[in-house]
Amino acid sequence: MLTELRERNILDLLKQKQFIKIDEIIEKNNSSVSTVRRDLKKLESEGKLVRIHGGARIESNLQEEPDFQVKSKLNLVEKNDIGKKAAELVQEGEVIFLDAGTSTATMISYLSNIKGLLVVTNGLNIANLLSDFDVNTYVIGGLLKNKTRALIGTEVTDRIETFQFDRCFMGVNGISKDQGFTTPDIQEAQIKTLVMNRSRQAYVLADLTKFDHTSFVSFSKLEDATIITDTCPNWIKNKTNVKYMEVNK
Amino acid sequence: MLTELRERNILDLLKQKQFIKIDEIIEKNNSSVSTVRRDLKKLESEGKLVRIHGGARIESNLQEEPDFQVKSKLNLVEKNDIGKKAAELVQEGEVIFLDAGTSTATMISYLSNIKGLLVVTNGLNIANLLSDFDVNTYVIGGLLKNKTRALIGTEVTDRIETFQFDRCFMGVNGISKDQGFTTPDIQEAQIKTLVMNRSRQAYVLADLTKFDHTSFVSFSKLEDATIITDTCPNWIKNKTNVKYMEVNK
DNA sequence: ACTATTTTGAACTGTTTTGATTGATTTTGA
DNA sequence: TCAAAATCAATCAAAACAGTTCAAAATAGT
Repeated sequence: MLTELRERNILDLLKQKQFIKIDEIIEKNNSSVSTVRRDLKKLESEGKLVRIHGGARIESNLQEEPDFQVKSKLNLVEKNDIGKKAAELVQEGEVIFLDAGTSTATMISYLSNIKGLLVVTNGLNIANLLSDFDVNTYVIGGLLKNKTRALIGTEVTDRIETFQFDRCFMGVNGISKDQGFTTPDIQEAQIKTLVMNRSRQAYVLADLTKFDHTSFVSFSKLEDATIITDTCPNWIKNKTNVKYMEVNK
Repeated sequence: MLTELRERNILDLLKQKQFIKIDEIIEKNNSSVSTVRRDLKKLESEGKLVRIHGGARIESNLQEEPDFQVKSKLNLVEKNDIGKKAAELVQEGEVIFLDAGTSTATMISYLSNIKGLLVVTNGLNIANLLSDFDVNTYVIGGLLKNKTRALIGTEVTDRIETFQFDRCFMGVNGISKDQGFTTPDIQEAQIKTLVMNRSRQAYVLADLTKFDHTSFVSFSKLEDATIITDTCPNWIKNKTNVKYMEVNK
């Protein structure tokens, strides 16, 4: 087999797996141990990976600057039980919507091995992260709102009308008894409402700080989505018509 | 068998496979090793492929595409005379298109104080940078191509059909006498062509390394765009029907 | 039909790549 | 802590591959 093809295979495996064993490479490339070692040595000298006893791992991204994307990547993708729980609800072959924002970003690292998944989003940060994790992504086009990196406008809403989602996952700024789910921006609220109407199942991701708090615009009633949270206050639990999932830490 | 037919076969195989072994070519063309080697040598000298031990590889190795974040904000926005020159062409109130890619990114920092400007793009990295510099941005929605962070697909092309741009600025991988402007990806090439057809003025940003070099797909003739470059080779200058702007360093 | 030119394939030689073997080093588990 | 197991680095001969040369074959021109 060609040297460069082998190297490419190794790097491909690493992208998916982060760690890789010699035996796996041998099997994938049908080459001998010696050859694999040579390949790894070469790739290491090129800085493409780091050799460890028994295999290799990806070169940890040290060159990342604290700019928008990188910062978000580090913070957003960190282990998060709410995101994990939410991602576990997603089935193979589904079409789901991920809301622009930071909450839904915590799901992304858990989505990368779901087969046939298509994620639709209007968030530029979300789209970038999905791309980092090699998830099939459809970005809804529109005007870019600079503060939140969300795409908005009539093109976005028109386009959403043509979709039907299996599930949608929403961020939220406030959850209150009176106003339901609330968010600061009118246009983004409209989009959230629209998406929820066009989804079989709607979920709202929220940590404790969001409860008993009202933001500016209401986008949905409490009954219309399942709340996924770490610590659910009692007044929610007592409402029989509100669905919730509590992640045990 | 005819020489040109053999070369055609080799390039066809490469289109599908990215890598190719000598033996495969021998079988496909029923020619001897010597002939295959000669063919490969010729094709390599024409920049159509890269010879590697045991076979060949397509010239534009996308897989080497540095991990996207590596070419981070700092690199993209760095002072660049080509980008500055290009940005100076843009007038207030215009609607322009910026191609996905790194070349056009060098314009962005110079665009932020142009009043009433709307920038349309299908590149996620471009969109993020525009947002960083508070430029009004419209993102064309579509499927996200993970390698280049470009949005592609029929939704993109359909949407572009509804636009009319004052100017468009394109990146390029190769500029050659025969093939004109070329790029590695078919779908992105289609988008480039389409955008150029819908623009009053089209510009191609290119540094010296792009000249006398052919990538995979041709997206435009040399006459249909103004080349903005730092050092323009003589064969371009001598062609009376090709427009160019040379940035004096 | 004859010659000049180009193209082709085979033979040969030098180079690179490969996989097995060896002994050293590290990891593992009791 | 120690010994067995696994992994590693180094070496080397065999195999695969590349470059060169040259004569035969195909092609083009007169």
